[in-house]
Amino acid sequence: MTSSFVRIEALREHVGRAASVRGWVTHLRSSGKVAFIVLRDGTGVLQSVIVKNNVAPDVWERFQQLTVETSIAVTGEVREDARSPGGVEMSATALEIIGTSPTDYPIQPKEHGVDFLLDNRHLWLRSRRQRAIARVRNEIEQAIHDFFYERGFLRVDTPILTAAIGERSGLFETEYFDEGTAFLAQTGQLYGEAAAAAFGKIYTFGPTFRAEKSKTRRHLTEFWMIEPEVAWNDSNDNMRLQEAFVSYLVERALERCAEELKELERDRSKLATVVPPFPRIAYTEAVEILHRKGSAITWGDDLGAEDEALLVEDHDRPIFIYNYPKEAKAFYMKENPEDPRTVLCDDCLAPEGYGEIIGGSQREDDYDKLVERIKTEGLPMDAYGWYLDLRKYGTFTHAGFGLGLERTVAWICGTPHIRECIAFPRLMNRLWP
RNA sequence: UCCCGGGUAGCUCAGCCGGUCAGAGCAUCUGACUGUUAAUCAGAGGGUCGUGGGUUCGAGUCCCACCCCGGGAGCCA
Repeated sequence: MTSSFVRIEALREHVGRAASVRGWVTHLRSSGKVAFIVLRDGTGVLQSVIVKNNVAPDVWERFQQLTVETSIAVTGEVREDARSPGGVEMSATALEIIGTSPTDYPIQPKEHGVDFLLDNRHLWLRSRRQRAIARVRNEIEQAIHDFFYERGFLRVDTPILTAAIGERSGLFETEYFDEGTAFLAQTGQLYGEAAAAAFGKIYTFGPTFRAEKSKTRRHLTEFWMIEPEVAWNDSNDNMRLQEAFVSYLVERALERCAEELKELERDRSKLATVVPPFPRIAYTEAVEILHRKGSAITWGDDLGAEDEALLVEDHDRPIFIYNYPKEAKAFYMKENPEDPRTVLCDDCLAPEGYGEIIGGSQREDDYDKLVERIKTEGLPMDAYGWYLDLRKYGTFTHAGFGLGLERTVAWICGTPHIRECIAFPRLMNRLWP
């Protein structure tokens, strides 16, 4: 390993001089006596040119042996050249083959089926499009940490192995020594609430697991979630934090991932309108709107996917639907004092059909009401002893939310399916690679 | 779990009312080409038509069962 190799992203600094680059061959073109190698190194793409009469015979000989995805090192003079993808080109004088690649490399620069691509996910990641998505995801993750750090939040890492606690839908189980069954966490929220009482403003960021048998473009069995929890925030504060947060992420992507979004052919004008405030529609009002639009929903039903689409279609930015009926929502949400049929919660729905990216609520801080909810939901009271302690020892108004990372990345990137937005997606019927 | 759609070459697909229907493009291989951009041009190889039954003189094609994949519903982020 020497330091004399240059990353493709830094090649512009070497124009007019010789440089060496290592990477993988993505395209080969040859015109008899002039040959082109397009090389990828993860930081960029470089075209290097080999002119038969200008190089030693062994260099030309080695070019003949190249196949797509061969790993190579090339050396030559770096020139600016508008004809080259990336604007910089190399006139190769030396070529070294590091690792050969058989001719059956499965990914081609053409359309492939989803099943095939996912079977080859470990290779699919090498494509330009997947790199662009991965870089947007990376930028959004960084922006998440910056947003909360700038605002004085403490990051708390919550357990992945848990006893039965949390949401209602499918749980993954595993044996846990003599303690019986452990469950993979579906949320860090309850731990986040404990941390909020200790540290004030906190957030968690980690993988969560749902054994839901969902086969849609919006679901993964393993996905990453950001869950802030803020002491003394009420539901309105909560929504203000959400719109500030979502806008921050979108702005950051527009600012720092222009090239990636271009590669993804994302219509950036549809992201530029994502600024606070986001429209807020109370559940009860939403039902009225839906009736006008011809929906058959009755008050008390949870909103279906079609209903959500009808509500989102009139807006150019995410919207909040807030204060749902109690029966449709989780036990920990605070009863609405102005309408006890409902709870103080909100869903944030992304535009363009990307659906729910956030679920949030003010938490029930009344000990007796929380006990009552646990009973009526038929949940095991003993499992919630420590959670009830948070109301027993100095209860406090608090609120938080969970933002699904992959759904957010999918929306910002404009990808048709969430599965492209995580390096190795876990789906109901897919554990490999 | 339910409702749709699909499974034909390595990949993406076409294949009409059952009868030259084993096809195309890409990829691969061979050859040509001194500026290509998913290069182009010429040629070649490549198939148990998801599996198992059935109908028929004859089945990628019609029927039944099963398997697998995709999308959606429900549930959720």
